This record gives sequence, C-alpha cells and structure tokens, in this order.
Amino acid sequence: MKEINFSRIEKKWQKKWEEKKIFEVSEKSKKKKYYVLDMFPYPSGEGLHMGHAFVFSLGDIYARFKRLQGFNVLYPIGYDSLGLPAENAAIKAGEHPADYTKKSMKNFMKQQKAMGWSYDWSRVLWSHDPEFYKWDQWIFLKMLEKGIAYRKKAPVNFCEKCQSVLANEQVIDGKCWRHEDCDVEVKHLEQWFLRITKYAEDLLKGLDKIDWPENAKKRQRNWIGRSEGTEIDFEINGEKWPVFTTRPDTIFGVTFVVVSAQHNKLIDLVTPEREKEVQKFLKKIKSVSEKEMEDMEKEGVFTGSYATNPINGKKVPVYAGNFVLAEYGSGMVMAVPAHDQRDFEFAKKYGIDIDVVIQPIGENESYDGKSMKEAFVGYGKLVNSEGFNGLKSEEAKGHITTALKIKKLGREKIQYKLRDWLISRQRYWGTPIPVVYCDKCGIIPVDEKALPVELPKKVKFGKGNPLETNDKFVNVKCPKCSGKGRRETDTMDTFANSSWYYLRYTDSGNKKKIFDSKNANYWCPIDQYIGGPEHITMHLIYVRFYTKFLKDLGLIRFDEPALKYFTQGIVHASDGAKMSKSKGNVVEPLEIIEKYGADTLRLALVSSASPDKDIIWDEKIVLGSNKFLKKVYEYFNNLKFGKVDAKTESKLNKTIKEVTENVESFKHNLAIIKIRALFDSFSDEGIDKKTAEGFLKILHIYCPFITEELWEKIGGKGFVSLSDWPKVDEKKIDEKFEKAEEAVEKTVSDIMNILKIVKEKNGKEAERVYIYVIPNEINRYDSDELSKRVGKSVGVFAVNDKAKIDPEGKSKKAKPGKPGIYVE
RNA sequence: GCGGGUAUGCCGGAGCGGUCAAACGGGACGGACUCAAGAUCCGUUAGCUUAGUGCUUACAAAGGUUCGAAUCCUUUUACCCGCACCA
Repeated sequence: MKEINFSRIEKKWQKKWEEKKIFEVSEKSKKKKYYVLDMFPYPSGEGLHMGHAFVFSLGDIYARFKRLQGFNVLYPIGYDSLGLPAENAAIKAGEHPADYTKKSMKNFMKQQKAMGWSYDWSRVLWSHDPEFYKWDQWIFLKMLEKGIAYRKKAPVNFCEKCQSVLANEQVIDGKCWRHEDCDVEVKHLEQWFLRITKYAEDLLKGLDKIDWPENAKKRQRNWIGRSEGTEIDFEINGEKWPVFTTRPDTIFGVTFVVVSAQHNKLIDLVTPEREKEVQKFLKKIKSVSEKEMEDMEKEGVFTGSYATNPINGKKVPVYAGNFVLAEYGSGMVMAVPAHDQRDFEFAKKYGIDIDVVIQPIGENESYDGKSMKEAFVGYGKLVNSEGFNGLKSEEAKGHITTALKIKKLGREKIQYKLRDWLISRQRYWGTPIPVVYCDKCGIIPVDEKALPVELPKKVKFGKGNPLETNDKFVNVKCPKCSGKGRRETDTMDTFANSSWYYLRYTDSGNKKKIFDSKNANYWCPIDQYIGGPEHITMHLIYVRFYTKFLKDLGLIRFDEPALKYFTQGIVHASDGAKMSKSKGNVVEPLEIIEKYGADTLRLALVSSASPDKDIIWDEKIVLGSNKFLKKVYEYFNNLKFGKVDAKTESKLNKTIKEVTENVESFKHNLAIIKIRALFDSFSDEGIDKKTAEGFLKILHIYCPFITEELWEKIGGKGFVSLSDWPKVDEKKIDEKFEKAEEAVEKTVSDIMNILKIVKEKNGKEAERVYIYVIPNEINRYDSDELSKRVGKSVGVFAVNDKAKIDPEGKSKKAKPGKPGIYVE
C-alpha cells in the first residue's frame, strides 16, 4: 500500500477552512442554536498535552455532529492566560509573563489547528487582554456594590512557593494545588472575599435542574455541605455566644464549650490568670501547618471563662481548641463528650465530666460516662434531660429547639460547609483588584469609567508581590477626595476569569459592555460543556455562582451556565502515572500527528475506551486506527461507484441509527466499531454514491481531514464539514440481511471445524469443500467469497441441483439457514 | 471516618437478567500472497469432545434472589478518586 501523505491533506484543509471561515457563526442564523464548550485552557509553554488532545477532540466531535445535524453551533476557544502558573513559568524562563504568554498562545493555536478543531476563531479571547479583564474588574465593582465582595481579616491558606494565599478549594490534602510538596500555612491576613455562601442554597437547588453526571452533582452537594441544626446561645461573661449543633437533643450532656484557636474574638474569653497558658498554646499551634494539624491530637487550653447552658443554667468551662474550625458555624461548639467522639477524646485527655444523656433503644446495654470506651453517637432515648426524658432523639431535637426558641436563646439554622471565596492573590499576573486605599476615605472603588486598571508591564520579579515595585501603579489619587491614595496590589484568583468567559464568547468584540444581553441570552446557557473531573469543586462551582450573580444583576435570563456536562477521563502515561515532565513519561500529540496524522490520533483517543473512563496512553491504541484510515483512504481513492443494493442500504441505515445514538451519549468507542463494521461490509465492486457520502459524513466527525479529502474526491458538494447528518430511513433496515450474514458466518465456522476434524482424523488436509443450500437461500452463498474465507475451493450447490457433487449424500442434512457440507 | 467508582479472556476494553466462551482493537499462533521481508487478506486464540456436536470450568471471592446471573442483592478483598476534626 502506498504511504498516504496525511500531512499534506491536513494542511490543505486547515487552510481551506480558515480561508472560507466556515466555522464562524452569527446570531442572525435561522437555525436553532447550540453551544458546545470545552473549558478554556491555560496556554502552557509546553504546548498541548495528550489530555488537551482528548478533551478538545471530544468537544470538536460533538460540535461537528451538532453542526451536521443542522444546528447553529457556537464552538469558541480562548486562553486562560492570566494566572500563577504562567507567571511562575515565565520567571523560570527569564521572560516577562506577557511575552511568554503570547508565545505560548501562538504555539497553542498552531497545534489546535493541526488537530482539526473547528473553532470560530473570530471570537477568540484571552484573559490577559485588558479588554477582557476590564470586565472582571467591572463585575468585581458590582459585587462590591451589592455586598458580595468584601474584605476581612481571616485565617487563610498561604503557600510559600506561590508566595500567595489560596482559596479553600485550592488546598488539597493540606498542600497547595500547584505544589504537591508545599504545605499550606495558616496566616491571619486581611483579604478580599466573594460571598458565595449567599448563594449556597441556590447552588444546591440548581443542581436538580441540570443534566450533569450524578457523580459530579453529588460532589458539589457534598462540597456545599448543607446541614440542618440548631443555633444555641451560650452566655459567657454576660455576652451571648452562639454555637451550631445538629444534635440539640444532647444539650443536657454539654460539659464544656470549645472555641476555635483561630477565633478572632478568642482573646475576649481569656481571663488574665489564664493568658500565659493560652498564649503558649496558640504559639504552639501557629507553628504547625494545616497538614500536620490534621494528624494532630485534639488539644486545648482552658480560657478561664465559663459558659451558661441556656437549657438548664449549668455553667461549663470554655476551652480553646485546635480541632474547632473558626470558619464553620460560629467557630465555637458545645461539647458533649458522651455523644461525640472528638469531644470524648478531648474530655478524656483533660479529665472533664462525661454525662450520658442518650441511651440506645432496644439494647440491654446502657452507657455510663465513666466506663465508656468511646462516645455513643447514635440516636436513642433521652435520659438525665429533665422534662425531656424518655423522648426519642428525633423528637427531642424539635422539642428542645422549641423550648430554646421560646426563651429566645436558640433557633433553627441551616449551615453550609461552603466558605466564602478568597480571591486575593499577592501576585503579578492576575486581574488587578480595582480599589484604592485612602487614609481619609477608606476603601474606595475605582470609577467604572476608569477601567481597566491595567497591569503595568514594568515590574521587578523577586520577593513579594511584583506589583508593589511599580510606584506609578501603586501611588495614585483617591478617586473620591483626590488625596493621596494607595492602589490595591493584590490581583484576583485566576478562577475569576473562567467564571464568566463563556458569556464573553457570545459578544467577544464588545468594547462598550461586558456583552450584549441579547447575544448572551441567544447563545446561552451552554448546551454541552465538557471538562475534567478536577474542576467539579472549583471552576464548576464558581461559574455557577457568577452566573447566578449576573442573573441577579439582570444581565442574563438564566441562572445555570451549563445544561449538560460531560466529564471525560484522564489520560495517564503508559506507566499508569500522570503524564508529567518530571517523570519523563510525556507523549506529545504533535509527535503522534507527525507520525500517524491528526485523524488517527483523534480516532484513537476516543475509540480505545468509553470517553468517561481514564485511559492509559499506549502507542498501540493508535495502530488499529491508523490501519483503518489507510484502508478507508485506499478504498475511496480507488472507488468506482457501483449499484445500490438493499443489503448495503440496510446496513448503512442501521449504522447511522446506532451511531447517532452513540454519539449523542458520548459512546464514541461503540460508534466507531459500528462505522468500522459498515466499512468492512463494503463490497470490492464498489458502493453507490449515497452510501459513500453517508459513510464519510459519519466518519467525518472523528476524522475531519481525510473525510474532506475523500469527499472532494468522490465529488461531494462543498465541504463535508458543512454537509448534513444522514437521515435514517427505518424502512430500509431489514434484519433478514443480518440473519443471512450470520448464517454465512456460521457456515464458515462449521466448515473450518470440519476441516480441522478431518485433518486430525486423516492426517492430511482436505482439498475441496462443497455446500448444499436450500434453493431460495442460494444467493447468500458466494463461492469465491467462501473460498477466500476458508482457504479452500468451495463449491456451492442448491440441494435440488441435479449436477451437484455429493458422494456422501450430505445435501440431505441441509436446513434453512444451515447448508449441508461435504469436504474431500 | 464519610461519599463515589472499578475488578471481565495474553493485554486494552464492550457487555448491565436469557440470543455469552463474551463485541471491537492489540498481541500471539497457523495459513494465503511473496524469491524473501513488510504490507494486505483468511483463520485460530478456556479445556475436553465432535464431520459442522455436546459437555465441563469460567467474568475478583463467598453467599443469596431467579426457571435462568458477567449482569440484581448481601458480605469480603484489592485498587482508584473525591471530601475530611463541618459540631
């Protein structure tokens, strides 16, 4: 077989598509819209990796599919070019992030075109463009106005390597999400936050109306972490201190109260005589990282104060403890050692009373605080709880809450695990936060008209935030009083950009507005979003939050960004580990393209397994795809149109039907098997034009280059890229052809079996084969084909053929669908 | 600790109550073609048995539901992933 010059074909069609701008779309189309989106990539200097090749191919396949189905498909691309990774990479390369990013993007574009992805390049955007991040700043100002953005001092996660604070979502196992070897430290700093918690309930409820994988929804629900409980006021030194509990039924068992060691009002609780002890304890805690904290034993120190239990007036000691989160609930808990394992351990350690107030129902055993080995955390019957004795836990919760409500010392409360989003980063390569600090006026937002606050190019990289090294940037007039002001030098978390970029695509050139609502409402929400599992609790929470906020602003009509979401698997290296440069196991898409062609790579990536599963890269997976495409090319290249035959028509229609369903549900592995089977059934005598076109169309979504080339070759009109998805003609699907085919297969295997047995018996091979077929099935069996399959000369006779050769009368064994066989 | 997932033949991987010794690809083996190699084509690839048949053992392990299980349920084991002192 002649080598096929894939590279020539690819370049040719890349150029044609680009020249004719065939993937550019407009809102004016009469077709129904469809918005397909892959998450926009961070343009790393290393170019595309296999994971990119995989996800974006999935997006492109789907976009092409919908386009052929007659939708007005928006399939845009952009670059998440702002952010820490770019800054760090640039510093390492000794370049300015702006230059570095520009180069990286160029490289990315080249490779993306090489992959054949059908983007509307006219809408391309990059987040380091001031015309883009201007709107980041604009949204921020709106959030400030609405009280969604705010500043507070809080214990925050700090990564030494990033030299910056991190969001809660960016801390993984106590480590920085970018630096697996860097423990995150807890620091107390004043920072900017976005009040995502205000949308906690909406974020939870919205999940019910979107078509996302159940797993993704569960993880988000888990992350939002709604729990219903009671907020109870404990009085300490004449002041009310609320605590949150999901177990108000255990309130009579409270023997102490613990306030978080990170609580900002902790000092108010400490009595003078305990101050030294408490300070010692705090110092000890401070020196441990968050990671170590997790493995640490529960520890605490008595503050010297006592809290009054509102239900019975009992006074209990107040401790400061390392196991209470300052950021959850009120940063303080009521401790019931008999019925909570952490409280139990703490009480044991410090010799605090353990009062049992719940006894299990239906068990002989009853608990006693002194002899307990661990806390009884289950539900049961109340004891030692005054008027509530005998109630079941479930009932008692309500009754006790009501009793507290009457005293105005308690109330029902819904608590979420979700924290407000910390967006300040002490780094250069991000969207500047548009505020100015003025000694007189305080925190003053930059005027909308003065946006964007541009990142100055001249900064010095080194220790600390590079932005502070540019005096012109830092020292500005106060927008309010025109006095001396100091500009905020923190920049925004990179996830701010990705939280609304999908909207900008709908009107990317707009210089006056963030986007035209008409355009956004036309294209959005995204019909099919595609991305990795790692984004479920970061980007996908944030983008939903921004969408809800922008809806509240009245800019858009919908409150969920993506109706459908597909999570693709991760591409692992051949050693099973993640592909990474340091491990030296990276395979670059470009290498494979050069060797086998882009179509081969695209086909291979989605046919090796179901795309929602992780795949282990192995060059072998490319081999089969490559062979197949060569055969296809060869076949069509030499194709002379033949006649339509009912069998092929049936097969074609059936294949189209099945492939359509498979593509719709991202089961490309199965779709491709069917496409291959269809091809295998094509006769050497050629196929008719309609069949040829149908085949090329369905293959096209996977292999756009070669199919364009062959489309042209067989005289197709225009581009296949802009043709139409073949319609299924159910009437043409006839199962009898399948049955006939199966019968032939069975006959072949029967013959092979007999040949084998005969060889074993006689010690030598038979030379000829005769089969005897029921007369009306005679057309199913072709002598030449059978001979080829079996590797022997096969004679085909009808059972009633007088001239048949049948020395052993085997023709009598023939049945419908099962010919008699004789070998000699 | 909580939550999610996965376990299939030499390998990757379909299958999700009967039509399953199990799609498809890769590998291996045998054959055709060739002077030869490659490519291509055909076949074989659990075991025994048999002129195209039948049987046995099989889908991590053990139980169960069912007329019937790779497929459903329970328990166990192993691996992967997410969350994690959330009161």
